[in-house]
Amino acid sequence: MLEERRLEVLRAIVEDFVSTHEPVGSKALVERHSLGVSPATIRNDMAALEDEGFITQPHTSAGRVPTDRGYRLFVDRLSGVKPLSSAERRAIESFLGEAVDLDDVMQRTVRLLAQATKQVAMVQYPSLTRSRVRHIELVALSTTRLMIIVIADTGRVDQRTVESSVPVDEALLADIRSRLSVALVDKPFASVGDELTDFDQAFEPLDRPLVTAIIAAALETVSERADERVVLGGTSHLARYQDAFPLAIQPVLEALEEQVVLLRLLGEVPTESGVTVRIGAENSVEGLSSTSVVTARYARSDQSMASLGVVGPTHMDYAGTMGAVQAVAQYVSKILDGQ
Amino acid sequence: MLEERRLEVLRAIVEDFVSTHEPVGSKALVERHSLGVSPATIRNDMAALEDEGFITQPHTSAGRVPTDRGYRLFVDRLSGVKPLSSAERRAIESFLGEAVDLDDVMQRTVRLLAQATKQVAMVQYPSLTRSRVRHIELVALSTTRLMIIVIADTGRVDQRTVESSVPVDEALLADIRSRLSVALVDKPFASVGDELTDFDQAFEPLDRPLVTAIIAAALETVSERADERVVLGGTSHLARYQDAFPLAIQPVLEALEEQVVLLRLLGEVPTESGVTVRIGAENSVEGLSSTSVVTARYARSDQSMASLGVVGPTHMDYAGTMGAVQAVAQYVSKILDGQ
DNA sequence: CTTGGCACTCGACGTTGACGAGTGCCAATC
DNA sequence: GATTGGCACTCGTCAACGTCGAGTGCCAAG
Repeated sequence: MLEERRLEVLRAIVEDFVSTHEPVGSKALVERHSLGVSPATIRNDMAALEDEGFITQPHTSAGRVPTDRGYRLFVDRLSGVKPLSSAERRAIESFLGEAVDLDDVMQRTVRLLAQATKQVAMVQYPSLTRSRVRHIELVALSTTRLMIIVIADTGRVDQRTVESSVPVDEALLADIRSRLSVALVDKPFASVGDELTDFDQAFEPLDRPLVTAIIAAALETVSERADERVVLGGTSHLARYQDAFPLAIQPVLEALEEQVVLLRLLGEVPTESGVTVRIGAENSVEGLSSTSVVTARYARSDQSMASLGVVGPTHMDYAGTMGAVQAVAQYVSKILDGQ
Repeated sequence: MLEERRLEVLRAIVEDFVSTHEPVGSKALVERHSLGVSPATIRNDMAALEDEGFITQPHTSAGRVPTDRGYRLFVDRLSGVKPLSSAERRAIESFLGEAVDLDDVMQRTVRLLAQATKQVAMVQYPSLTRSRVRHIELVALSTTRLMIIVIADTGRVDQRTVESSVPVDEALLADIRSRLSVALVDKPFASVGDELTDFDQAFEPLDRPLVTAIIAAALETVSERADERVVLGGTSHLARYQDAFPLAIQPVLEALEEQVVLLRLLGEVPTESGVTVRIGAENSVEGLSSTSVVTARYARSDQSMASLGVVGPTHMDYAGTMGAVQAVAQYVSKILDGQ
């Protein structure tokens, strides 16, 4: 009974604080929730919760505010994941369904996520590590400039330009092209390096510098990890908090401009499935210590591929946000499967 | 003498206000600039400038602040374009020189511009309207999914997936591919539509649905205007102004999230060469009425291609910003030529 | 364990008054 | 006619002050 009501009090505090953004006092609490006890009792519970580090007072004689630890408990034990309404689900599905290519899927996803959560959204490109080479193309842009294009079975296309010091003959190009195709098509990206060892030995010594350059470019395209790209959206939602709380938006915006940081945020997700929440200082990125990050993995079929998520203030609507992130992740997986 | 000194006063006001962000009074003005007259004289000039609408007082008995019109005059007649130092120029050149492909050039440019101006930067992708088809490729991703890839002579690559209702035979694919190549290679993008009229007549009626779908996809890739893509960077610089002036950042961030808006900002640039400045309400975008936009066109060789620029508060360092924008535009042009 | 009462704390808010930066106007001066 | 010093006036900023009220902790009684 004791322990239980205390948790109930914590839940009430978190909920009220999330909706009002103001410290919540004992009296207001009993008025807005039917707790069946008096403010004084609540005060005792609050004192206990404060001792345990779940809530804190901004200053003496103010209401209480949840701490990171408080939110953590709330997320772990008190809050569910609020499923989206079927109307929302339908909207997501149809919006994502209209995407014409991978870039478009990513774009739409990030917009969707930002709009659904009213927060900053980020979406990582799907990983290529398990991709295979579907097609390889070599094109002359001018006599001394080539372009190599690698198409993955996931539909991703990657290109590199190669400069040649001498004019390139079309016959030679055709030769390289066909040999490259034979060597690489249907091979997994990871093995491209091995497949190309000694590749240049088949050519005239005179042509080898060019071949070597092409090989280098090919290796670059396959080793350029696609999943190191992250798209971001909805940053304007940050501005809504400018007058609120210790959240200065400058460092947050700065952090979010760094791809590396975004990758860390998305990468720290444990392999387990479901939605992950990192609260305040739990996410190791400097400048984001007063924000929470909600992420989920999405995948084509069963292979785990990449993550998406949102960044918002620690006092966010966790249930709703988690629901939206989860739903979007599911639909993206579905769309990618379908394509 | 009269008119001349008044302009000098306006210049001084703009310069002081830009550096301090505080209304500037007559006394402070004579102290900080060697104008050779007394504060009282300045006050008379100020009154005149105010009558003409170049400056205004936030409230009685405060200093003066330039109006949009004041900035306009300043930019048109009083401010030069501050060239970058040679160290800066070298830094730009080497940073841009490292770019590996078009996407990379755009990325680097936007970063550079944001960093050099300490403002929000935007860079439009080069226009494709004058591009020609360099190569066209058709690849089977699975038995019922194809991908069509169009490579422009500018180095841009565009792809689309095509679904087929029936399994596609490799021989048919090869046939379509070679006919497409014959029909399109070296043709300008603009004429692709014409070239493909009746293209499907060469095929068996049974195969026509597929061919039609492919044609549609091809048309999409060439008509998807590449220059409708804009990359954005440096948004965190906006936050520096959060405590300053009537510039609420939320609407600005919102406006900048809309590609359409960015395109309008960049598109309104007159065809004349050089740097363009639009001040405050001069740029027709709602939400940006307290910002100025500095843009320049960049081009491969002589053909005018696209624009880049920055968005900042009206009280920005125009000379420096214009210098940076101009320099970056020049170097991007150069890099694109070289590539 | 719960509850009502009570004294206490402390931030929010409005008032007040001193201060000073800045102005406009005017008469005197060059 | 332009410039200048003087002067009264305006008005925002800031600090000090007092009031108000929300909220607390503690305690004794139920």
